[in-house]
Amino acid sequence: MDRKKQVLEAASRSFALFGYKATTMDQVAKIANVGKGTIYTFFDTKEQLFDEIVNGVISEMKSIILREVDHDRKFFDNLFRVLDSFLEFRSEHELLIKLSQELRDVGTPQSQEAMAQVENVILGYIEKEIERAIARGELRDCDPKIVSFLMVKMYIALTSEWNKNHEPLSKEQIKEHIRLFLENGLAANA
Amino acid sequence: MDRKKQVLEAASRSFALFGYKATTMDQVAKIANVGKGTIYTFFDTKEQLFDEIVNGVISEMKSIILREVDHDRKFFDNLFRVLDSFLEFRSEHELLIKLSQELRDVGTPQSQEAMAQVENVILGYIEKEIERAIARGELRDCDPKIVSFLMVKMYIALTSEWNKNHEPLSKEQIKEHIRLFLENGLAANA
DNA sequence: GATTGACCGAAAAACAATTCCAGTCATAAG
DNA sequence: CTTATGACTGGAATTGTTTTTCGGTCAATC
Repeated sequence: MDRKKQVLEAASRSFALFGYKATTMDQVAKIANVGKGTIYTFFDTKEQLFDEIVNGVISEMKSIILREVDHDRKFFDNLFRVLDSFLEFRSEHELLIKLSQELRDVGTPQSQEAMAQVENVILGYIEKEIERAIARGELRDCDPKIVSFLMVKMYIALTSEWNKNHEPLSKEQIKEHIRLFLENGLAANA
Repeated sequence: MDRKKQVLEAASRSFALFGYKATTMDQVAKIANVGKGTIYTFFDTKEQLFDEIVNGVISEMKSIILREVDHDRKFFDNLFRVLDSFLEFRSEHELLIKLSQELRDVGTPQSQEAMAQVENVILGYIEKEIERAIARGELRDCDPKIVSFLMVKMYIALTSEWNKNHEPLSKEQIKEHIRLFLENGLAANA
């Protein structure tokens, strides 16, 4: 039985369920059915264990992007395909949702760090794709840094900030509004 | 000498400079050159005094909107005209900037309340204007609630969130990007 | 050699002592 | 008599102290 895997599994669940601060190493050991010392044969510190898990999530996201993005297709085609996959896979977002909540409520530095890392990875990908799309004449000439920043902010606004005062939006509504702002623009006409 | 005006003036400056929590009534009294008791002849509580000032700011904003919006003009015309005035008048935003900072750092409920009030007023105006513009066929058919929400989020993202990790954007950059997302859309073409 | 859980110390939570400040009111000034 | 004042009060916030919690170690066990 792969003990390391057991530990990772247990820690993953615990972090996603209780956040960084509220997960104790004793708890992880118990869930994983291992002595606490065993954890420390695989991971030097709680923080390293956490990083490993966060990196796992980031890798999953990267692989989604890699899988869905095809440079022979249109920029918006790729964008909405990735968006779809992200909106679909709540499971791996579970951790991120908990962390952003923890960040709001307690301001745990580790959760802040983790969120920033994830955001930067996504931001980097979008930026590159925007550059490529501009070069290919698919997008207007614009500042990729600012535009990718705005795209991520829009995504966050629609998927989580909106929910603070309203009923959550459906995946279709989210996609439609991103399309409205990014692709078409608000102005009527053609 | 109008004592009430003196108090409002002093409190205004103090709230804008130190935030809600860090202004004391003794301080306000001192700045206003009044005894502390005098303040309580005009205002029942510190919170009421604060509300009065916040309402003043909201009124100023409303009057800017009233002054700049002309329903004979195009929606975007009016939008950018108001935007211009808002970006220009940092002074009255001073208080709001301080309050959002206080909200971030300490989470003072009064500053949260104030920010929410301001946001709702703006949101309401934009929503109405969007409805009108849709009815006139100037804008695509869309959900005014969601779209006004996104517009405000975009404004906040560009004017304050961006500054956390980057050099502040110029007024022109901010307007250009709002135009890019709202009016034109990102897609190249014509 | 691998695994464990009792153990350690540092860091956080809980609690107590102290300071601070919104709001009052007896007194003073006009 | 009316209006203004600032010393005073009590409860809330802050600071200082004790207790508990938990990340990490390591001698004992398998």
